[in-house]
Amino acid sequence: MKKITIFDDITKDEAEKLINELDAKKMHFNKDVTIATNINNINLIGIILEGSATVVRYEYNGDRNIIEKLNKDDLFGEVFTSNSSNDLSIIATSPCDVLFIDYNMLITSSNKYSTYKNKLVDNILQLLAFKIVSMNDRIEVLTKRTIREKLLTFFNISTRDKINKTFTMPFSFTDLADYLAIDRSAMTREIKNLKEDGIIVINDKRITLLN
Amino acid sequence: MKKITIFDDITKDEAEKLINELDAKKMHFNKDVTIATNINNINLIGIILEGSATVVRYEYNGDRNIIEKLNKDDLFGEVFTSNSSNDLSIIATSPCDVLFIDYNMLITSSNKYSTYKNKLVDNILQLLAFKIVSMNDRIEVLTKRTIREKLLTFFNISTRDKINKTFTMPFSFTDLADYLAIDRSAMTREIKNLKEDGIIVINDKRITLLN
DNA sequence: AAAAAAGTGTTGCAATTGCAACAAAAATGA
DNA sequence: TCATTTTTGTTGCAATTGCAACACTTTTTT
Repeated sequence: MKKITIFDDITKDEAEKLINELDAKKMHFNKDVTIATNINNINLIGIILEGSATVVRYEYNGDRNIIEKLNKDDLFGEVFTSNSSNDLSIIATSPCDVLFIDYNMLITSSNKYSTYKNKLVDNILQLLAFKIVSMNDRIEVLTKRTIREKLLTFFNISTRDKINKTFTMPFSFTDLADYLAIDRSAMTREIKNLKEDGIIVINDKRITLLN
Repeated sequence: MKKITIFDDITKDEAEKLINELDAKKMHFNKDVTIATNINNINLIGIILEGSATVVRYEYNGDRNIIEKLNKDDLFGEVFTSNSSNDLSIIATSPCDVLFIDYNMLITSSNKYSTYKNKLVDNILQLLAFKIVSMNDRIEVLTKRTIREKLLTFFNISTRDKINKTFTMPFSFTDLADYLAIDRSAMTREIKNLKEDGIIVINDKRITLLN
């Protein structure tokens, strides 16, 4: 599987037409400039045409986590981020050319002229985008430095859309430890602490986040 | 962004036609059965039509890491995995219906009848697949339990295609620590150990893996 | 060219985490 | 239903990791 380019197999003319049709925007950023933060348009996909950038998250405690390095032909965007408490910034690490495309303009599913195969590809593209969202969640959990933070982040993500901040564990606690890549007994210990500190309540496999 | 289904906006008839045209295979798996391991066809995308599964990696030391939980409409496959020393298995956690599609059949770029917009969507789909590969690499590093293993995994991935097992650090050591989500001074200490143990050699920003 | 900022290497000490081992509870399956 | 396997909870102890502080080097800025 060789890496391709966004405009592979598309002529320069066609690319220009596409940029017009999709109302895409090409932008330039100098080194160390912030390309985007999570305040930006939620529907844009960014593509690094030239240069490089870094996606970073600043934690409340001052820790900085580098989420990913972006290079030529890498994609990024809010589309790939869940609407959690993320505080992500994308910062140019060299002079950058970035193309922003509205995600919705890309998907032709609604277009009655597209073939069913086109629709399938559109659908798979969307499913891939979803996969990336959940992988980002996973990375957010794994980049937490302590067991307590990993647990809390996992619980927060799991109750994200729940009004009563309750969710049912999708697997055993043993599995959870393997999922968080931590020792099970240490995890149990920390869960006990969280209960004693009145931060969570556990009934069987149902976990509720208090506060 | 609402989650869609693989055959959204596609009729049952069209779906059947598609499955034929793409030579896709629908398969059923019972609970606890291994759906796939990394020995399988490298070009297949799997889609969970019904049921659930878990992607796990067994480490040399016996540790087990749960890489991800797969549910209805989730995608998986070798396409999304780099050809490293991964030892991944996908195991059904409930009775599963899975659809396997050959990745190459999906991409119409080579088809002269497809519009340039179709091609763009194909290209973006491929770039997303690449993004998933690199996110998988990232998750592999982060799921390692010790600083030493995180470093070694990162070094291995970075020298994957290098004959002389040498690569140039793409950023500072301070950044590397933030990327691996570990303390910088502890990392420096471990890098010193790796040097003393004759496992790596560092010249400025060039790191060579010995053995 | 000088000053300021950022990165690197080091260390003692404290805190967290992992490991091992075991008992009890729950789930599985024959 | 009973036996076996898996999961859960617990704990002491050892090992690893994080923290804080500092000196020194390198890079960046003025």
